[in-house]
Amino acid sequence: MDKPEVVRTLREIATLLELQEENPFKARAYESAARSIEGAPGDLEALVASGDLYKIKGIGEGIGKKVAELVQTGRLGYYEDLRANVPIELLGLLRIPGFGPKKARAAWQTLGIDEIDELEQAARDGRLAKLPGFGEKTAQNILEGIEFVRSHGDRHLYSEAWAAAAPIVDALRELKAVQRIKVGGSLRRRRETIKDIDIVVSTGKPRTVMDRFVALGGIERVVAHGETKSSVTLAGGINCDLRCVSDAQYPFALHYFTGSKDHNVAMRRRAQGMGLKMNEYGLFPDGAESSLECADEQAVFAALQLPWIPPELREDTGEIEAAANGELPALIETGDIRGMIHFHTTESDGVCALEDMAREAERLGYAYAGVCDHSQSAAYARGLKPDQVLRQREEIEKVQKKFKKLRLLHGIESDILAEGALDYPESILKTLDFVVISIHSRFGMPKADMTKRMIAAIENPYATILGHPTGRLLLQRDPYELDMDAVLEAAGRARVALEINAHPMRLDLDWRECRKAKALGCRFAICPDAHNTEGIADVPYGVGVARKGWLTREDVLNCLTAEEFVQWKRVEAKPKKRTRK
DNA sequence: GCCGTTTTCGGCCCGACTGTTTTCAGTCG
Repeated sequence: MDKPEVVRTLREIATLLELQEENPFKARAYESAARSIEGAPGDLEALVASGDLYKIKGIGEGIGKKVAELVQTGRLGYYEDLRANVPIELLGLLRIPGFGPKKARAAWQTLGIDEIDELEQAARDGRLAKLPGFGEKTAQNILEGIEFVRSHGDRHLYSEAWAAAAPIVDALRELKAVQRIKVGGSLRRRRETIKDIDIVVSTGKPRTVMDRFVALGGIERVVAHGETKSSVTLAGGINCDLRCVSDAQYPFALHYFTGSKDHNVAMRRRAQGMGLKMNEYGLFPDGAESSLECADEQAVFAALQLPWIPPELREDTGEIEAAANGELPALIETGDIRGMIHFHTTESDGVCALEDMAREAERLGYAYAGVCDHSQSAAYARGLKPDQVLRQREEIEKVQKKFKKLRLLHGIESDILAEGALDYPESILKTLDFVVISIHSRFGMPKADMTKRMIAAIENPYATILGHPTGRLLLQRDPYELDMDAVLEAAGRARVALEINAHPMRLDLDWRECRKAKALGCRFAICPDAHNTEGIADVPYGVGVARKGWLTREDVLNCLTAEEFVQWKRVEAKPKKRTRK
C-alpha cells in the first residue's frame, strides 16, 4: 500500500474512533500521524524497512506497527474491525456541515439513520429535533447542510479529476491504435470543480481503443460501451467519457468537447456569419458535404480568422472578440513565477522544517521563498508569539547560509482580528519582509461588518497580500458574506496584492473576480499555502486560476525578483494621499 | 495513542460560536 492510501486509512480510523466515542485524543493521535506521514519526505516502504518510521513525530509503538502492516500486507485487521462496527455510509454523512461525529452517532444509534435520505426525512418529520441535544434549529441547519452537500455532490476538485484522468490518458496513449489523445471538457479549461472527465482520441480502430478503455483498472461501472462514445464511472465516483473520432475530425472534436457550451455557441455563430457550419466533426462551407481540412486546433481557429484561444479562456466572456481584435493577453505560465510565497513550517502548523521547505523550493527552481507561519491568535494552528517571530528571523538567517541560489524571505500570515486589526504590534510587523493578512475566525459576521473588517485590515500599511480573499473551501464551505467589489477597490487603492491561493481546495481568489480586480488596479500573488514539501507543487493550480482570470506575468507580484517583491509596496505606495470614500 | 528540561503518567490547541440548555455539548478552524 502506498503513502496516500495509508494516510487515507489513518484518517478514516480517526473518524471511526470519533464515531465510536473512543478517547478523543486517540482519534487525534491517528489524525496527527496521518499528517506527519503525509508530509514526511521519502518512500514509505523504505521508512518502514529502515525503522526510520518511528523517528517521525507522532508515530509510536501502536501506530507504527499498524502502518508497517498496511505497507507490507496492504491490510489492517484493526481497521477492518472498526469498519465492521460502524456502517460505512455514516462516514459520508459527516460531510454535512454542522453534523459531526457526536450527532451522527446519536442519530444512528437512536433512529438507525445511516443514510442521507433517512436523515432528511427525520429532520423534516420532527424525529430529529426530539433527540436530546438536538432541537428545531439544529434540524433546520441539518436540512440546509444536506442541501449544500447535494448541490455539490456530483462535482469533484480539479486536482482529483486530473489525478484520475492522467493514468487513463497514459494507458491509452500506449496503444498503437491511438493517434492523438487529449483531455477536453472543463478539465482542460481548468475549472475549479469538475463534473466529469472528457477524453478525445483520434484513431482508425475505435473498437480496439474502446475495448481497452472499459477494461482499464479502477473502473467501477461501465455505463456505455460504443464505437464513438464510451462512458464509465471510476472508483472515486467520477464519470469519464471517451470519444473516438478519425484523425481528420480530431481538431474539431477536441475543440467541441473542450467547450464551454457558451463558447461553442458563439463560435458557431461566428462560423455561420462566414458561411460555415460548425460541429464536432468539422467545418462545412454552406451546402458542402465535406469539411475544410484543419490539421490541428490552431487551424480550426485560423479558419475562422482567429488566433488560437487558450482553453482556459473559453468561457464566452469576450475571448472571441478579444482574439478577433488581437487583444488576447499573453497568459502567465508556471515558469514565470520566481518566488514561492506563503508556506508554513513546523513552527506553526506545517509538518516540514524551514530548511526542507527551502530545499524543495530551490529544487523546483524558485529564486526566493517566503515563509508565512500563522500568527498568535491562530491558536489551533500553534500561531507564533511575538518572541517566536523574532526567533524565526534568526533561524532564517541561519538557514539562509546553507543556500546560495535561493533567498529566504520572512513573512507571516497574520490573522485579521474581529475589528480588522492585525495580530501583532507595529514593532513586530516592521521586522517582516511582507505580511499576508487572512481571516481564520468569525466567518459568520454580517456582510457589512465583514467588509468593514476586511477593508480596515487592507488599509494597514504593513499589509502586503490579502490571503484567500473569499475564504471558501471548494465543495465544503461557501465564501463568507462580503462586498467583494468594495474589498477589491480597497485593495487596489491601498496596494495590497490579492492572493490566488493555489491549494486545490481553495483556488481563491476566484478566477471570475480576477479581471474585475485587475481593472481596479489590483495585483496578485500566486501562493501554494504549502504545509509540507509536496504542497509546493500546488502552484500550477493557482497559475490555472490566474490564466482563467486573463492575467499576465506583469500582474503577479511573485514574478518579480526578490528585491522588487520586497520593495513593491514600500517604493510605489508613497505618492498620493489616500482618499476615502 | 503519543509524548517527555514539570518524563513512564497525565496531559494532549484552544477559543468562538451556536443552539441547547439552565451551565454546557458539539462543531469548527
